[in-house]
Amino acid sequence: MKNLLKRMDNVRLLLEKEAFPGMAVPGLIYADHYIETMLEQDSALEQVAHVACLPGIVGYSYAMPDIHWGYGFPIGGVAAFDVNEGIISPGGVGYDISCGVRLLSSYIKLADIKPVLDALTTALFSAVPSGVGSSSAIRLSLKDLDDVLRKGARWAVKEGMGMQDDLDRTEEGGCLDGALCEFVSSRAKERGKNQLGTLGSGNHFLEIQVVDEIFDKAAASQMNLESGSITVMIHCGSRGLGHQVCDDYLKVMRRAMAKYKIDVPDRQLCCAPIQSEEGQQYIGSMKAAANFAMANRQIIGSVVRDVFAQFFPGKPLFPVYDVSHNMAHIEKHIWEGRKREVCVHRKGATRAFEGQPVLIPGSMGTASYVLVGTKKAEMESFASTCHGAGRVLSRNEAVKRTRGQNLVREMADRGVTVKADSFRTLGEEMPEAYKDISAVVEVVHQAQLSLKVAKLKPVAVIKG
DNA sequence: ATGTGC
Repeated sequence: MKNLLKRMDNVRLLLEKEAFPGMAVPGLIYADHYIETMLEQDSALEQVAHVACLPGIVGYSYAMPDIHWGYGFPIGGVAAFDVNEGIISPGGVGYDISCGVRLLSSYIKLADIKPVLDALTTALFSAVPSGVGSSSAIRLSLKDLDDVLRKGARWAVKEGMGMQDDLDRTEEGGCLDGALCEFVSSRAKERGKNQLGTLGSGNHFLEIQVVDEIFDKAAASQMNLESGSITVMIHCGSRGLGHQVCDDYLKVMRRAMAKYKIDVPDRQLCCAPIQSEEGQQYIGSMKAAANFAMANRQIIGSVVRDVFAQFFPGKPLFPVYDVSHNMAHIEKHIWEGRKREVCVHRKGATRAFEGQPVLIPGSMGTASYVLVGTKKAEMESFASTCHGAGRVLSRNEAVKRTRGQNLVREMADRGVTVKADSFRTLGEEMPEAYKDISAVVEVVHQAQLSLKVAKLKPVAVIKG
């Protein structure tokens, strides 16, 4: 399929409709020549073509430069579906519903943090539970959990964990209206009940960083970012609760496919019409899981603040922004001069409305970026941009290659303190398992889907 | 991603 790509310019490739039978729209892949060489054999591109076959798709089946193979839809994929004729698909959101990033900033300087770095990192590691299956000290009744699912980060602030400014600097104010907790299974609730305030595992992390480079002074100052100052990045999602919601609704959608006579090229793309009862129940449950994820990041941010306050009294941590990388939203867009209401699936992709902060976490030991959304993204990609470096090695392949390596020491040699819950996860997350994040960011910057504001370098990282 | 796996 790779030789069916037509280069449009330095950062855009077109996958024409002729590439795969049934494509209703072409594919649009954001890639320069380096990213093009990184496109996996074919599997992720095939997934771009498959998504283009789904009912009601508008515009293109998009792939951001961090694209790699995922469940049904590629990770780094974006697709908008007409609200009346289109579908909603759990595979287009991903297993970790509303996995995302929260960034806090400070006026603490790198030199001030160096003498206490080990103690601070250890304190953060013990204050924020991490790892697969980790649980927190926050024990909720099912009634309280329903409140979290309805109110999101607002619930945490109401309980004394954070402030109004945090909500003002969170996507959707930290709470999605229309969450339907009555359609979230009791199994999902049971799994999530004791996991609020936990980091999880995989690519999730809690990182102390320093602002290494500023590209846009005005935007950086609006976001409370200044060169040489410390930031804290929190990357996590909806834990077992979101995972179970995805699992539950994949089953629901498989049944709905027969009921609504929807035909798709891959079973993993199972979906239902947006306006169907199954579609509406998934959307309500997905929103509930997203509220859980936003509450989770709000709580972790609050715990991080408490720990920092012990080391740096009187030097607060300010909210920069909190944004999701795995979500579907009903949004109004103008496409080919026509007002359209669409359901935009962003799976491993970030919303990028004009002026909105975009947070791009790097892989372990590498830089992260802050960008800002653009009018161009609103016009061209349903206000979407990339979400990270994107894998080039599978988890298994990465672990194989780390045999005999001491990743903690290698990170220390790079000047990054690492504390981890699991050696296996460290191997999966080795830097070589990912593309060069700077190259990914350069593509979306050149395509003007979002513009570079600041580069953040890791100082200490906590991995689940 | 995940009370990790056919």
